[in-house]
Amino acid sequence: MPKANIQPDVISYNAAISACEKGGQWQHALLILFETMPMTKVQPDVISYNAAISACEKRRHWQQALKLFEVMSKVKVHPSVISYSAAISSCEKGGQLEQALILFEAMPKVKVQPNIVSYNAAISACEKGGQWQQALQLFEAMTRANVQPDVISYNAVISSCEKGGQLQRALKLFEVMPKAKVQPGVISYNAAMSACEKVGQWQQALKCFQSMPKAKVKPDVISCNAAMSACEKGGQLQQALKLFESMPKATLQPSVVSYSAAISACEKEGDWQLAMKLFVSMPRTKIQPNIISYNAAISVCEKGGEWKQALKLFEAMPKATAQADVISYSATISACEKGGQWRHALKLFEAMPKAKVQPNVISYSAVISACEKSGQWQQALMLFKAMPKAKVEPNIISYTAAISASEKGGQWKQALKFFEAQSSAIGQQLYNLAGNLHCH
DNA sequence: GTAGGGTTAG
Repeated sequence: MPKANIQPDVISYNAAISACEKGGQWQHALLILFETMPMTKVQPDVISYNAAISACEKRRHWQQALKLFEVMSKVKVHPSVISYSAAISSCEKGGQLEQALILFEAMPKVKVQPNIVSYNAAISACEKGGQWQQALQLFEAMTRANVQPDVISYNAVISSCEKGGQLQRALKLFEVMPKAKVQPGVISYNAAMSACEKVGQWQQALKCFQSMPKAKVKPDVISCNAAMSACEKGGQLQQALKLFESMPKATLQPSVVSYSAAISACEKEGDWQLAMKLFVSMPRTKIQPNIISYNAAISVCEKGGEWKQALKLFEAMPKATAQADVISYSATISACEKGGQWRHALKLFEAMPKAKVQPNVISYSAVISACEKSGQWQQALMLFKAMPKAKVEPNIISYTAAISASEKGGQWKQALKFFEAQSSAIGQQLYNLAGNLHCH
């Protein structure tokens, strides 16, 4: 048969749109839907629209996805449960919780029953929007609607609780999974480890990691990173390093996060040399250090008393396209402070506004201490007095430095005033802390 | 030929 006689039908066009979706060509998907198909007089059906919505969703064009959803309703191609789920998912990815819930709640009105994917997409939208109660409500509603939660539902609701600080709730959900006949996956384990760590149960986190093989769940890079982090919190530094070294044997390529975790473990152990060795070995394994790796390395230099090296690292950050943040500045200022380099410390501190980095209490305490220690008591007091204007609440370190600076300058009244202010401020801070602890 | 999740490091 001659080729020209074969006209593509709606199925071929849908396959083409789907191919665009898989290849990330969302604009081309729209072109087929709105140009090619009308030209050849082939009517797009619900699958054509769904595939196009999905193409926009994958590339995170939530407005475009919603527009498609509206268009299909207008041209009387009735949205199916898949259209709704894809649209909700687009909103979720675009951080549009309200819109996602509007779509979800509209479903029963048009007699489209939400299925497990619709529920999961809505729960994820709540998670991203920081609404853990809402997420939990949806999770409970699905059981009532006879839609049995699967591993994705559990992971999403566990994550929501975790983000909302509901750590015990998150752990309880994880523990209940086997009873609900839902096999926890690697993501469930990783999320559970994270919750354990956040409540200070690092042993529990490690136990969780060690129980993975028995549950036939293969740990991934993130599981190892989480386990390393748990070891570090528990002071099990050798164990953390052992984990790091065992990764290649498990055919897991350590990521930039693994390196940062290992560097930080070395830092806590006091092994500056090994920490720096790890840092400089990163490019060899084709891993570009990021801002967190740099900050960890600067912190190592600070602890090791290497202020010159800290400055050098700080100055190398722009070339590595790592924008210095408040932690980079504070760590470098602290390194200079320890090295008695008040001019460097002050210069760094003064460069912060230009770099659009807001100094925090750590930056202030470090620079005030640097000036005070070098006998620059007037400078130290000036900086301390600037804190309220910058809306930074002084902590005990800044107060101590300010009191010392006052004493050095013979400003006894000033010193006494600061001392009294410190007592009440720190008292208030302790009171708040106690209140927080009580809540938990 | 169409829809879904996430965890880790300073």
